[in-house]
Amino acid sequence: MAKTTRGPSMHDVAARAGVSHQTVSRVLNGHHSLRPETRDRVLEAIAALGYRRNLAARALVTGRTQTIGMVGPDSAEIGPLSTLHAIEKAAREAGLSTLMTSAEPSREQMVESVEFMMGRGIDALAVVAQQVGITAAIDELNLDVPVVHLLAGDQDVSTFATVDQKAGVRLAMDHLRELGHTRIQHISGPATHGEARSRRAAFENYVAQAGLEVLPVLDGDWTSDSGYEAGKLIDPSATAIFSANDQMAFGVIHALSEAGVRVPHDVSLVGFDNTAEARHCLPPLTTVVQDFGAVGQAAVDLIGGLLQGHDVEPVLVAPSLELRESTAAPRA
Amino acid sequence: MAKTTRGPSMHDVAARAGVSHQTVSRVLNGHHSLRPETRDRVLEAIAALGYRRNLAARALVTGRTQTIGMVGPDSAEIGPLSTLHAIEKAAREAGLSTLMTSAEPSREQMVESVEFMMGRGIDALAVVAQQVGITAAIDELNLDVPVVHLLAGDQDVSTFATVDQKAGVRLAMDHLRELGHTRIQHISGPATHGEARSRRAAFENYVAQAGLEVLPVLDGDWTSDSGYEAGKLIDPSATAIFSANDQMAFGVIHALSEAGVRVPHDVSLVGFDNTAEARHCLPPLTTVVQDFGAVGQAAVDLIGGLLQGHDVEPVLVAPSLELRESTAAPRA
DNA sequence: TGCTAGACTGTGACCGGTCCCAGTCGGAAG
DNA sequence: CTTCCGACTGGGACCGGTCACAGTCTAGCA
Repeated sequence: MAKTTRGPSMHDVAARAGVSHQTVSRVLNGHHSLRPETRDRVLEAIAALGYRRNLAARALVTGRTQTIGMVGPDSAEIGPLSTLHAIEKAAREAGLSTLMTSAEPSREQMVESVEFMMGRGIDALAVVAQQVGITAAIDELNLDVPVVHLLAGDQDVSTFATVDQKAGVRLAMDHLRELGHTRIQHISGPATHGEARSRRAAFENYVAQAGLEVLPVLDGDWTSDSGYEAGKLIDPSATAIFSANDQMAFGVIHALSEAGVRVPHDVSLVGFDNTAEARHCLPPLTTVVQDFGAVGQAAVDLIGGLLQGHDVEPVLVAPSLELRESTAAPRA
Repeated sequence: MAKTTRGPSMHDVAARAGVSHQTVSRVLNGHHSLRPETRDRVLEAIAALGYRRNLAARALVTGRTQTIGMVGPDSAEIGPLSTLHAIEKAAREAGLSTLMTSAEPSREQMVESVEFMMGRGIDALAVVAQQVGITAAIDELNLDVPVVHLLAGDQDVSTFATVDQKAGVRLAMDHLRELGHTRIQHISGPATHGEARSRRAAFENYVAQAGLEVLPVLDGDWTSDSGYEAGKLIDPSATAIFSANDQMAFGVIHALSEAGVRVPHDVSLVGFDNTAEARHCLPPLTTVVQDFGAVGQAAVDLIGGLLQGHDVEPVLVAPSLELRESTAAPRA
């Protein structure tokens, strides 16, 4: 195989435009003191030669790689993945690239991923982790780059961008209550996940404040399998179920259907996430929508601010509710 | 904000170990002519100083970035995403990092993504695209790095790693035929997708060779919405449906259920992909399983071979069939 | 006219590695 | 005893940018 062919360098461009390499650099970096004619000549030379700035050289001298690192989960969950996508897109629009690593949600794996990226050189870090404690573990590393947390449930960390979980729960519960439900059961995500804890806490608060009936919370782990199991344990007196995510809601429907319980005729069901399938399960699922694109964009904005040394405010993105056919007024 | 603190350099290590920077480099690169004692002294110095090799400097002189670029789709489809994950994982284990970009499945966006990554410097490119024509478009760019295609339907390209679509279709069809079905209808993915075309072609071949009844193919676009629409058009004489993916199968179930048609009592249904939900839709879906992890690993292996200048063979990963409850013998 | 600020451009050091070349040293071969 | 070779090590150029600094030239002002 041929040796890597090196493209033209700044010197080549400079030679063709009849200027010094430094002037080329100035054109590239948008320096103001440049005769338009000179700039044009340089630009013409760049175009003619197909010149592309060598980022390794740039990184070597500036100490910045124009790259933001991302750690995401190993799984194919819709929320984290959409968020990673959104970050990537927003970053690229800002001229930054993204180095992605996925990691099992263990402290060790996460830290290893981060170390790997620090070794490659990144200017900032975006952590897309739902596990409680991950944020703390990463803060302990005392990285010398800005860190932004996404989807973090424990929002005591300084810098994060995430969907407002409390507001999402309120949307779902307001909807059920307006329909007339007072006996609402919650199926929670794993207690190890910050989001699951947030939703559960918000649910319990809501129930207490609204004076609703208190029914035991069923523990799930996000998977439809666990939803299926939880579905078998639904309290017969419950008239509505609020599942902490859509996947589990699917499992619940499966279990209920096997037990001859009809949704929404016998019991109403609300999910969380608005996955692609939510629209076509039976019945189509009413669910809370999270705008992951906005979260990703917010994260990149935060990073941009931090890189310029500004103080930044955490961002909470507002959720919305998608009404479908899995909710109705209670039968009684 | 503090200036980026530069870590220790090779010179610092060399000074501490009482050798030259060149010797340090040799230790790092595993040169053989080194006194063990010298090596140990250097390693000790590296550990003591927490030295990490600067990859920008390395890239500058070698012209290699130790990074492989990936273009993936903009959407959250399970197949491509799992594949990207798998590549990332395999790459990291091989000491490479991955630069990910997502792109709308248009020629322009894809090319733009690739250009972006070439500008950042990548040693190889993995294309996770399903669109027909993308491979050609990228080949036309005449990149001077090795390119591997994944999930590409048009397998006339030289280097690819993908699941054997034909074998997957055969698994599904053999299963249906063994149950006794002869009137099988296919719901295809979009004709713009290579995989959809492969599956459809394999289906039609199978029908012809096995002498099965020929029923019109219904056109879908991967979404459960389109499956829902197709579900309304199912031929009443069909006893089984082979959907080109799971999402569409969900839509089909939705439509059939509205029409009072029961799966599998009245009609059998097979999907493709084994999404997380397939296990818990009603009824749980029999579907073809693709091992995306294997595909990703194979891609990295291919890239490794290409980078060393070897000739490599394309890889076809064998699929399997997950039997669930959506298939049964025809009623008649 | 002389002086100066500001616009514009060039020169050379430097970032931190790798590569090429050359050097030292001990033991084996002639 | 010389010669040669291989093991081991060091010196310096170089990759392609950015930075600090210094120059040239023009216009404005006293």
